[in-house]
Amino acid sequence: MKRPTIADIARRAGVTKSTVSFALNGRPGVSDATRTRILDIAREMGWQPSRAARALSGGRAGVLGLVVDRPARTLGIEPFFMQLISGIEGELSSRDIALMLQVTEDADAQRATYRRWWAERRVDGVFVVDLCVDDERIKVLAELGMPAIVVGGPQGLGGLPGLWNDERTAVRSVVEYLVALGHRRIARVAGLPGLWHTVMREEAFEDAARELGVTPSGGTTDYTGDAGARATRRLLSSSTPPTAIVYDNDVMAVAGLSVATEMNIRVPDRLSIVAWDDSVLCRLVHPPLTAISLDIPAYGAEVARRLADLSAGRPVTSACHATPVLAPRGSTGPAPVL
Amino acid sequence: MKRPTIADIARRAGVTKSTVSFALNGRPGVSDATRTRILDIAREMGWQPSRAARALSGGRAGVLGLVVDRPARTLGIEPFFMQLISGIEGELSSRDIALMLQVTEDADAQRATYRRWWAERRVDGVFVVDLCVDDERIKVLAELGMPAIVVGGPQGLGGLPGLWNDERTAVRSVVEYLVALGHRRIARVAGLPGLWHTVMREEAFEDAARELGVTPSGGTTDYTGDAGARATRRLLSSSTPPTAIVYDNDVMAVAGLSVATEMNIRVPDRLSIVAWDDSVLCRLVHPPLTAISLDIPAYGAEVARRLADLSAGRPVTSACHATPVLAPRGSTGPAPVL
DNA sequence: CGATTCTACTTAACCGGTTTTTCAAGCGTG
DNA sequence: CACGCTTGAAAAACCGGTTAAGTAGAATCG
Repeated sequence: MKRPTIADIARRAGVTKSTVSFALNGRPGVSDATRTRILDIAREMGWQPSRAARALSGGRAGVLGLVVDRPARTLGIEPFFMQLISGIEGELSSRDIALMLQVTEDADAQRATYRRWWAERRVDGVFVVDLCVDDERIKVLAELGMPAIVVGGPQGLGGLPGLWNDERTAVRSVVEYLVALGHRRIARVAGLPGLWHTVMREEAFEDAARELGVTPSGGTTDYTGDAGARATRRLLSSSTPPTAIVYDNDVMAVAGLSVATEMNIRVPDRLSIVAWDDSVLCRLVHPPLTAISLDIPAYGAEVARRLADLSAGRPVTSACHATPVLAPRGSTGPAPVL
Repeated sequence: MKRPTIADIARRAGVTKSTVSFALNGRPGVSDATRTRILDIAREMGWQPSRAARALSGGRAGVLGLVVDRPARTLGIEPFFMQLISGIEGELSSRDIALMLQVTEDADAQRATYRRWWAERRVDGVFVVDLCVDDERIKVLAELGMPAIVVGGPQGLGGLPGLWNDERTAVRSVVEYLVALGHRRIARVAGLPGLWHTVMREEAFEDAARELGVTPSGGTTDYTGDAGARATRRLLSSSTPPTAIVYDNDVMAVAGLSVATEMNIRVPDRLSIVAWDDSVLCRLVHPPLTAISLDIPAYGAEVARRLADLSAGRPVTSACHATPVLAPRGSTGPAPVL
């Protein structure tokens, strides 16, 4: 009933612990006959290595960590994280690495978690999400020498390897698409202004607008549906309301759609809506939302692969993962004739 | 630069490892003077215990596990899990316990994960979610003797402690509310038929319907928006369509609302909609959905508290946590006059 | 006042692996 | 046949904690 250890195996095989260890790890110095016998006994006894013992002597925990810094209520609603985690998981479990998750209330707690995890050797590395401008975490991680990969970039990485998506191209394709439909007043309801990807999308949006002769407008939010609804109400109440709005996430886009419905502004007849971050949510509402789509689980898997490599001591470089593509649905159409 | 160990502290303090260990753990047998000195040195050197070493000698990993068995795409959309995790986290982090997360593809993989985690001593216990009728996991956990708490119940626990909510009362209050509004044909779009909570809600719904003279109808789904939409279309196309529909989760309720909009059936004038599982999603759409609301983070925190106790060897009993309450919003109204 | 109990430590073993060192036997070779 | 070389395995140290057992010296006690 008790869990077998290599000492138990050694006793049964009539050899010493070290021989068992060598045999189980496929290292030389053990005859084929002995090795086979040991492996058979280990299998028969249902032996599994103790992670704690391995971590203690080998120095590796076999765990990677993810700290998410979002308030409880808003966390749940965004499908992004769960999809990312799901993708990360798929990759890690095939490598027998576990994922440790921590939800924190603020950035300070997040940095404290990194320090604690590293000091306690609980994890071999961490995924860094929601990269901010002047992100303090970068410094902490560099100081600790902790393997880390940024889920984002290419700006603001500060020496850490990152994996990002080509959002600039995606933003451009959205603006081009809307312009082709005749829209000239396009608004963007952005997410948190401190996040790098908000900054980058904003830049790309303004560049594209300028080049294509479009009047941009917009504002930043905290990603919540409420904020999205408020921003939408403000935009639609202006004297020169936009004919198309691009939202930085799906939740705000859905909220924006509700506001339009509530204000009796038909979508897509009088207003076109585009959501960043495609998810079931976008297909759930009526009309279904045109969205910028990305295979998030695949992104998570690739990020996980890289962090696993990094924490195993293999060199990892920064890279661009993919270009999100526009998935046109019922919420976008020709601009209304003014 | 190297991480300090208790041996380092011992050397600096001029005592032995064991004295340091006793001092740091607040155990008797150390003079106050020595204890203070040791604590000061430990603080100064920035000592943190090695989890691996503790796990190895103490036998406890300081980690609790959660295995979620949902396909990647649908996982993200349901706010329930993230809220639950968030609540669990809040409680665990205050006790310095970490949470290990694994997303699996099927029930077999889930059981395999339990076995592996236990064999490797990676976790001290697990949270069991989505309890099924004849759930194989119960047997595995009992066989392993692994501390576990079921997030659900009271039926189907098979000896495991559980923490559930009084859904029977909640179901009843919903039916009473709808009957008071004049509804006599009420449908229920249920979730997965194999889950215990689906079975219990179904029973409660039929009991309440019978007692209150209501004609029930409905069907089971896989919780996805698509399935919810299909079920809604079928119900609304029947010769005697329901005047109110209760959905087993918020995603399906939103999908149902879209279907009604698409079929030009005004909500709540001609159809009332109630969602189980309140979330931002319900307030996001127009009209906002009447929902059965529960403080999920608080539920998660209580569950975490219990599992932490259980894995620490303290006895834990099964209990009912709370009764979900009805939050009336714009999607419910008086039954249409036929 | 000698025996006993406390106090404050030290010594040493242990948890379950990995890794370095040591050693004996078998082998070919000049 | 003495020598070095290789091979297969044992012995022992180590990772960083916890903990049972042992031991001085001081306090208590009949």
